Amino acid sequence: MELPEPPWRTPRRKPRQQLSRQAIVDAALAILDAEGLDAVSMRRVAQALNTGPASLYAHVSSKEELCELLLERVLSQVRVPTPDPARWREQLKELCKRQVGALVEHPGIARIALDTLIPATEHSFVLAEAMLGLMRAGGVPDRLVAIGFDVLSLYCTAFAVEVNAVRSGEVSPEQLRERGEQMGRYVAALPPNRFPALLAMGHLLGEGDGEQRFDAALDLIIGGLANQDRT
Amino acid sequence: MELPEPPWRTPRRKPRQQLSRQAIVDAALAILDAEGLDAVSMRRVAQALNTGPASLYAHVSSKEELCELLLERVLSQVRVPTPDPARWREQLKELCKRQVGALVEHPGIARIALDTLIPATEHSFVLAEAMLGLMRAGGVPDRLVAIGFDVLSLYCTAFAVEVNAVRSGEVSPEQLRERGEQMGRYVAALPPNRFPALLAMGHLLGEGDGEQRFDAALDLIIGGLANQDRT
DNA sequence: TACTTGACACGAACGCCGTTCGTTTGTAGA
DNA sequence: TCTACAAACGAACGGCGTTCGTGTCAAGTA
Repeated sequence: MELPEPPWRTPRRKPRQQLSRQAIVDAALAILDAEGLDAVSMRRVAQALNTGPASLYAHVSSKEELCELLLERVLSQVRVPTPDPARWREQLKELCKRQVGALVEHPGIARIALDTLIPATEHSFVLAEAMLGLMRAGGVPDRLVAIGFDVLSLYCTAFAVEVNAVRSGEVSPEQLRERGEQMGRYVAALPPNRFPALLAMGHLLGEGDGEQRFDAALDLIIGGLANQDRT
Repeated sequence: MELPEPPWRTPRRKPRQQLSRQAIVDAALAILDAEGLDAVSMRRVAQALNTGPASLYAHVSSKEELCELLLERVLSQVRVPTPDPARWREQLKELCKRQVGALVEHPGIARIALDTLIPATEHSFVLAEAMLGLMRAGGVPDRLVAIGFDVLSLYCTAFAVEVNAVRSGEVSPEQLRERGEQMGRYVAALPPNRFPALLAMGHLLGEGDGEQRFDAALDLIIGGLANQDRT
C-alpha cells in the first residue's frame, strides 16, 4: 500500500520540450495565418509551443530573424517559370502575380518583405534570377532590366502590403462598402474649383477589384519596359 | 518671522501646462527628425512636453491619429505645379520627386503613409488632384490616368520607405559600403548554373544612388503612360 | 460671489512587448 | 563517472499604448 507523497518533496519537473527552428517557424506561420502579423509575438509563438519566450532564442537570434524565416518560407512557395522569349511579358506578369499571391495569402508577410531591406535568402535570389532572366530573354537591355527589376520588385511588395491592409481591418464587407460610400460622398462634396480632376474621376479611382488594378498596373510597367527597349 | 512649512501640508502643485494638438504634433515631428520613427512614442512626446502620456489623449484620440497628423504636416510642405500640357511629363516627374523628397526628409513618415490606407486629409487630396490633373492635361485617357495614379502614388511611397530604411540603420557610410561589398561577393559566389542573370547583372543592380534609380523608375512608369496613350 | 459643469491635465496601473540574465537540465564525449 | 556545452526555462528589465479615476481650471449661471 503506497503512502501519499510527502509534501516536502520537490515535485517532478515536466520533461523539457525539444524545440527546433522549423517548429518555431511552423507555429509562427500558423499564428500569422490565423490571427495576423500583430499576433506573432515571441510570447504568442512560445505559448503555441507550450514553452516560454526565452526558449525561442536558442534557435532564432531575434524576432527579426524569425520574421525573415517566415518570409523565406512563403517565398519558397512561388514557382518560377522557364523563360520563353516569345512570351516573356506574360511570363513576367504571371511571376509578379504569383509573388503577390503568395504574399497576400499570408497577411503581414508583405510588411516583413518591405522591412527586409535587402533580402538575402535562397528564394529571394531565385525570384530575382527569374525576373531578371525573363526580361533579358525578352531582349530588354541590361540597364533597363536593372530598372525594371527595381520597379517591379518594390511595386509588387508594396501592392501586397496594400492588399493586406485592406483585408486586415476588423470590418465586415458591409462596413467596408459603407466606408467606400462615405469616401465617395466626401470626395463629391469637395470644392469643384479646387478639385476638378478628383470630382471628374472619383468613380474611376475606386473601380475594379485589387486583381484588376494590379493587372493594369503590371501592363503599364511592363508596357513601359517593352516600349522603351525599342528606343 | 515665518515658521518652516509643516511637513504634513500638501506641497503646492505645479500649475497645469496647457497643451494643444499643434504643440503635440510639433514635438512629435521634432523627435521624428532627430531620433526616427521608433522614438516617437506617446511617452517620449509627452516627455518632450514636460507632461505625462495620458495628457496627450485630450488632444489626439490615439497614436494612430498622431501619426496621421504628422503625415499631413509633411504633405502640406509639397508644392504642386500648375499643369502645362506641353510639359506634363516633366511636371509629373517633378511632383513625384517633391513628394518623395518630403517623405524622405522626415524619416519614418513614409512608413506612416504606407500604413495609412486611404489618406483622407486636405493635402493628400491636393496632391492627388495635382497628379491626376497633370496626366489629364497631357491627354492621358481617364482610365489610364486612374491606373497611373495608383502606380505612381504607391510606388513613390514605397520608394521613400526604402530610402528611409537604407538611412535608418545605425551604420556609417563606411559600414554601408562594406555591407555592399559583402553582398557583391556573396552574389559573385552563387552557383553560375542556377543564377546566370544575377551574376551577369550584379554590378548593375547596386549601381547609382537613390536619386538616379528613382529618376529612371519614373521615366519607365511615365514612359509607359505616355506610350500607352498612343494605343 | 458662490456654485455647477465640462474640458483638460495628470498619476497609477493594466496588459502587452522583445530581450537578457542566471539557473537547470540533458546529452555527448573523455 | 565526470566534464563541457547546448538547449530549455523562469524571472525580471525596460519599454509600449491606453484606460481609469482624480484633481484642476475656466466659463457660465444663479
